[in-house]
Amino acid sequence: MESLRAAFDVLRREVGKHISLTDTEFAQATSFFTPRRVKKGQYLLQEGEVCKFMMFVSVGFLRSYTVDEKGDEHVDQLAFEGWWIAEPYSFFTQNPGKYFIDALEDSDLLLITLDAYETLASTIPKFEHYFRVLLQNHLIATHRRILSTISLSAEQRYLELLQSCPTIAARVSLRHIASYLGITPEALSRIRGRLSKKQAQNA
Amino acid sequence: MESLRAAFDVLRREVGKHISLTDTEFAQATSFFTPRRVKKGQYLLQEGEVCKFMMFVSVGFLRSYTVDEKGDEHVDQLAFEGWWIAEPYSFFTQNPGKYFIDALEDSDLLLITLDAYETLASTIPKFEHYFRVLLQNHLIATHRRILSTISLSAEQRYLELLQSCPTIAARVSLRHIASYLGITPEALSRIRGRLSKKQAQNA
DNA sequence: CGGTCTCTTGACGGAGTTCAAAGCTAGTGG
DNA sequence: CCACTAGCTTTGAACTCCGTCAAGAGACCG
Repeated sequence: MESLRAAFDVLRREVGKHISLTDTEFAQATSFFTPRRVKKGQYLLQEGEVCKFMMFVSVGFLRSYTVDEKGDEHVDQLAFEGWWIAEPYSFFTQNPGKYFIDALEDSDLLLITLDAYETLASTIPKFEHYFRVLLQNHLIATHRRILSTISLSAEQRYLELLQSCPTIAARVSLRHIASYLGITPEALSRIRGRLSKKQAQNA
Repeated sequence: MESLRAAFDVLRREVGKHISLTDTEFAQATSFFTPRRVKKGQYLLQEGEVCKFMMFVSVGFLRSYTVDEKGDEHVDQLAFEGWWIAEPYSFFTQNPGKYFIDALEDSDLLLITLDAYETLASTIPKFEHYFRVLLQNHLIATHRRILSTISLSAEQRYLELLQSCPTIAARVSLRHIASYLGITPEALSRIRGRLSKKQAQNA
């Protein structure tokens, strides 16, 4: 299956941005991961389950979200090709959480369990370093997002999101983007309307 | 100076919650930290500077925040006794950032530079583990906060904050709490008014 | 004591929500 | 390949919560 090899190529390119690995080291590392191909709409995690895997996205993209009493969804993360996703609380503590994770497109993933993650980190010190850098970068990103949500208007947050991740507008449905921003689909639709009117004026 | 010894005692108690250290190991670790006593209102970091230290709070508490074009402050973190604080982006990359950090009470701190942090982690593997757990827990907390800001009303967020950190109401001024929640002081004042009216009804 | 900072309270305006209806798109089965 | 349905997006109108501006009261510090 050549897609399997391709999935690991994406991982190697991504990891290679932070550490340089020999072929042997990388081959050794691959044994810690389980490839998985999922269809659009398929769940990787549901409410009440333990998040067994940290997931690397090679193709497609995933989302993590919660559902409140009213049945409304709230998107916590979106993960595209080359990104990692998991529910941090449940994964690191191995306690059941209240998040869902599902695929918004057909996706190819590489899964690693907490045990494998810990073992990989202690077996290949370069991976220990890579994982810490990953955590640090993730932390930086979440702080940026917090600042954005407490200090900007919905329109400003939307523009900032487009700037930091331009592919989002093309690939993610309006209602999921709205949910990620913490507003209703109606509100985002109106914001888009205003923005395209403004652009028309400037042209 | 017995306060210095006391500052390290707080650190040891805190670190001891996650890893167990011998006296020798802890003594070795202390050499990586610089104690610092600051007065209320004093800055530890200002806009445009590099965040040179990750800071452990032994006494008092600190806040990190940004100031926007209108001059409004936006509180990113509050750190009480036993907590760590830094500006993640600037500290980990050693690039200048746009955050401020200052003391909201007279405080005793233990500072560690990025170099010392890396060296300590590689010298005493237990600290490498401790720091990763610290990052993981911080990540869990920031995700909880993101979910809270995108899915709850200001009143619900305030109640959740009080529950997760009861000391906050007694020690932090209303306007700083409001800023942390992403609302105006006026709005929080009204929320408090409504809540105490509700409580009076229930009594 | 004054002056500054904080908190409260009021009136008004605006951004976003809620509810509802209609058009559009995409996936499904005949 | 078309028809149908279900979900997505847009638009409108009324409402709500919070922001803004302003004024006044209480607390703290020099």
